[in-house]
Amino acid sequence: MSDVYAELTWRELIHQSTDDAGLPGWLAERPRTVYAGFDPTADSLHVGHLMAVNILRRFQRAGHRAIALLGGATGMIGDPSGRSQERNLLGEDELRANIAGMERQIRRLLEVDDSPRSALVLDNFDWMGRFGYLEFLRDVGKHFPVNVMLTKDSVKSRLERTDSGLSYTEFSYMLLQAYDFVYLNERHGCELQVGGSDQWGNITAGIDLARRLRGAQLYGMTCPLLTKSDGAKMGKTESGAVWLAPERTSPYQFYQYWINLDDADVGRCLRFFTDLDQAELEGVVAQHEQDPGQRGAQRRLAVELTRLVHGAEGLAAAQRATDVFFGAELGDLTDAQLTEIFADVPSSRLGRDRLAGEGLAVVDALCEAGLAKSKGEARRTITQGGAYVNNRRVESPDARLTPDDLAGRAALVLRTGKKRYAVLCFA
RNA sequence: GGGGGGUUUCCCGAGCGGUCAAAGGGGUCAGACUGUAAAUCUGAUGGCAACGCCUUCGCAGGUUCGAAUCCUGCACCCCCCA
Repeated sequence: MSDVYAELTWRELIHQSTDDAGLPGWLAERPRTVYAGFDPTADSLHVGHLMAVNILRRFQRAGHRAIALLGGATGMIGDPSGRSQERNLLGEDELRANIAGMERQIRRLLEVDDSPRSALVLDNFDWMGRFGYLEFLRDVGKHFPVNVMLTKDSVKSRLERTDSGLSYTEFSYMLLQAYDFVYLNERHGCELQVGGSDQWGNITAGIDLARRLRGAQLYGMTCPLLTKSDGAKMGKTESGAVWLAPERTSPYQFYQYWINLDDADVGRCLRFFTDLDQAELEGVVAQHEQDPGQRGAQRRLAVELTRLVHGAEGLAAAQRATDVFFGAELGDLTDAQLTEIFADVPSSRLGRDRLAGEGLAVVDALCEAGLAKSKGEARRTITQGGAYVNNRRVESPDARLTPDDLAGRAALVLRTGKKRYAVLCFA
């Protein structure tokens, strides 16, 4: 059993715990069972979830037992923590699909097998779903003083807002999560809950409940929220969250997200997410500071994470695509290569006859491909030197495309700016 | 119910009856620099068959040679007094 507390500390993954002094020894004593919860709000995890999963991984590798709890029940209610507005309730079918998707990913990231130290993936609907309302009020609700509940940040901040209320349903969320902890303790010997710092209130609610209900001493630990140096949430792009599911965020896009990370954030992310040990990590960071132009830290981060999430093959595909996107002029590629590499890029089909004769005006092509909203904009972009065909700059706004411009048998690649691509297929 | 203020382009915001496709800022998009970063600088920023034409200043009418600008009605928002 390795010292997971020390590791979490140097990785700066501990934001707050219920017992800073006692936890290291407590964890060293014997294998413990630790859990983190995930509400099934979508059918895939996103980068924001990676923190908690990653912490479970570290516990597991250090010899402890990890439980990933999917909130089939709590997900029906909606956690007000970190939320400024009341949530929309999800339907049961949607929840089930979401749980299935998230469970598949968690199973890949944690070690789940038949061994006794296997991680567990549980769904709290399995026990919460059977609870009767009266029974719950008597057995659980009785132990929650409302005045204490009202002091929790998640509740307080919502009540202070005049533009959004808080329903009784969401108000009750913390009772459910608190009960989960007690249940997992009873059934699976779980004694430690981890989560993002916004989960503190819910975690301590569980600890309080366990003490009152069973006289048990449980522990809690939170990790910092994943934010960027500019305060924005990490894992968000203009087009939305960065997902782990390749159908939602392709390996290439995933890889690029990390490659593009600000210098200011890359060190933290390496510490948070990768398995590099302290010495190696410091080496990578030092080298990066010496020669930031190499983007060594970003590259390493992107490689490690893409491999973790998408496997060696996903990583290879992402790197192939990157080489082409940021490489020189596109030569002869087969359509199969084009299709694979440009899978992430919007593509349009046009009739082959459009290339015949005079050819197709580049201006029109940019519009068709969605790279320009109007011909005026397309013309402007070209004039300013920002349009490319097969990675070669278009010189004149009157330029036209003919069959000679095809990069493959039937397709060519348009680009505006540094990295907005589109493929045109001429069938 | 009474009184006052407001509604402008992606957002904020200026706008004398003509010279207004509409200042300025933000954003966005290109370019330069660089490192696929940040910062900075430059340019662009309603549409189109483009020295011209068309559409746009809450909505509908009206006055006028001419309306974002004046008048009438309507809608929505804000403030003050009840």
